[in-house]
Amino acid sequence: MPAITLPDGSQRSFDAPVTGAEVAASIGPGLAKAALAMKLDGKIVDLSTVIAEDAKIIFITRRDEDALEMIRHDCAHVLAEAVQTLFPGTQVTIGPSIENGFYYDFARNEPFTTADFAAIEAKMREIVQRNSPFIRSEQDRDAAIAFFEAKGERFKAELIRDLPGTETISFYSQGEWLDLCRGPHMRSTGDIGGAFKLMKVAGAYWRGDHTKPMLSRIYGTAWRDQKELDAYLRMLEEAEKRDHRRIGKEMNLFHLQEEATGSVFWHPKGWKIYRTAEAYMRRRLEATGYQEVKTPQLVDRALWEASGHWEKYRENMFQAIVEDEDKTLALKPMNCPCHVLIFRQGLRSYRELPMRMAEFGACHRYEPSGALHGIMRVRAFTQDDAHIFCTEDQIASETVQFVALLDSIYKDFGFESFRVKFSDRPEKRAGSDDVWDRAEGALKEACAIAGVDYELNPGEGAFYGPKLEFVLRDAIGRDWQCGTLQVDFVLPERLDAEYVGEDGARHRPVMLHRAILGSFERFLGILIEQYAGRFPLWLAPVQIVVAPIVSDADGYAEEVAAAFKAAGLAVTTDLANAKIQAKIREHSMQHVPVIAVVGRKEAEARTVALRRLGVEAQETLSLDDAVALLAAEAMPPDLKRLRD
RNA sequence: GCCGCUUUAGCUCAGGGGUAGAGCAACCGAUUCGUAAUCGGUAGGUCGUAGGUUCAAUUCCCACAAGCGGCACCA
Repeated sequence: MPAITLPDGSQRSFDAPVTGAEVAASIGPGLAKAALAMKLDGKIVDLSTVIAEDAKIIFITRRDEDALEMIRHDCAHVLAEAVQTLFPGTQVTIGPSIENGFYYDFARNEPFTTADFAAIEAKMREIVQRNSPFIRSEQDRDAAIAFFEAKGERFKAELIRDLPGTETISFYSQGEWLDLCRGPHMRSTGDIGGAFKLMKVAGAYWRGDHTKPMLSRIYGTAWRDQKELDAYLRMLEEAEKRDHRRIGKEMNLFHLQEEATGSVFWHPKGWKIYRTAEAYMRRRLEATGYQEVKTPQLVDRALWEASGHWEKYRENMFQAIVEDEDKTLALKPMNCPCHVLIFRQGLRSYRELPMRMAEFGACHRYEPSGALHGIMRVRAFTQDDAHIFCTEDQIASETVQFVALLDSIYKDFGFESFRVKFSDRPEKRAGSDDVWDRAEGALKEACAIAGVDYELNPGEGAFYGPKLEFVLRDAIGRDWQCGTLQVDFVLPERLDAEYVGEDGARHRPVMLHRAILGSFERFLGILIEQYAGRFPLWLAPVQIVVAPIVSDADGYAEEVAAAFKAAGLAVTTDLANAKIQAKIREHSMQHVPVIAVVGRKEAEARTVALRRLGVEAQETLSLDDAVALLAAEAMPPDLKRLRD
């Protein structure tokens, strides 16, 4: 006889097994109406689930966050029914809820287009209106397979065939329509409400496998009410305005063009930001005991063969053939083998370890055309790369130091938080299991010491070793790996790096591959989006515009600009024959952090009126004070710390 | 690479089988003005590239390229 404990601690006993719906009804009609599903001992289940034993339950209503996932999953089912009703012959596959919405993958010769959305969405609303209860049923495995095969649903049949034998095969129906589904679902299609919208179509491989057929995927978004949906759509619009490709064009930072697909043409202002970031990184690395090097772009394939890259990544490498020479050179896709070559010059001593070798290394990779994305994913990029040659014992302390450096640098660039993923051994890999055990163990231990919380990313390590990935998110909600730390026992072996130990014998060093920004291109892309183009003063490509109100003040404006320039500030003048309002608007839209306005009064008094981006209030200072103030403010964060 | 969509002036976009249009920007002129658009004028395009259909293609068809959205990939 089940005794049911509610969230407030109260208990209710029943003489016989009851459904969640019955429990809710026994508590009150309000709850009976509001409850969509329940958490039974922590697991979300249908309200129709029969409770036979003592349990803790929490009812889920529209107000709960958990309701979102159910609304989205239910929406996917409704989408599938709508599509099969409107487009007979379309096969269903899978349709999960995802962040912000849901999708459903369909198999159909003719892929869907957004032109189909109006009809599909209308049909979906009809199904929601119909308010059909979701009814769960279970079936015998073979019967289920036969059922779907008879309907011509070969993808569903395949899914069932691949389910573990122990798994119950459950179905959910809504009206006449039925789908294989683990559940749970809400009570009926009406519980979905109206706050959903179809968003986009896309191709997607069956089971995420590029050797399998391409399905037609429809994405939708769904929320608890119209207000949430509207807020989400507004957020997407705002995100679009921050897109680095758009801001890059608006602020004239860079461009991309067909003649050099996947390579960035940096314009003066974009390059200024790049150089500021690079100079900052160089100071941080030098202060942390790194030595900077520079290695060749073109390297003989023999080196890539020795390192193992030729075998695994040849199709992704740009090759340079010179007619007169019987040699194949490749543009380096990474810097590590070259760094090993520097390490191998001369006999190394254990006293030199850890050796931290840094390079702003320009690399080229022939990325698949579909992977290119603005300046975030390109074919030519520069890594803030470094390799730390160390002993196995030093992995932990080097990792701890690295994480501290990365954390400090991300904060200086305005990123307060980031995600860390731990990627362990992939299926295709070099090195023995024993070596992998040690490498993964050392990295895990280092994370524990450094206090790094990570999520496990199984099987996603590099072929030569496990890695930590430091992930930042762009304006559109896409995650990008920026920083990385990879433990490598393999490459030193392959390229025969060694040092003389305390014992006088030769030993293999361990290599830690590490980057903080990852690639400058990607990082600057994310930085543009992070600030929506409104860079802090130290990073802004144009820090100050001096704008005279009348042409009588032009001479003084030039003088003011010269004074700022002498203090190392990036300043321009705007002597255009335009009203001050127009100048303010123009430079505000260009996200210039400070506009120094000078009119007759200022010229007379030798002052400037400073107007900060987006702030109407102005402060009038003497020219000398203004220069001192802004010069101090524009100091990069690391130098500021040194000064203070 | 795969599926779909897109490509027209520097930018944002409209148009459409009879060789193109707007706004902003640019240039010229007037205006000298106190904190997010002063007014007027001028100029600007092989309609992504290459084929095909047609009396005629920027428009229709095919191929390719690049971009966009996903998927796959990401040393």
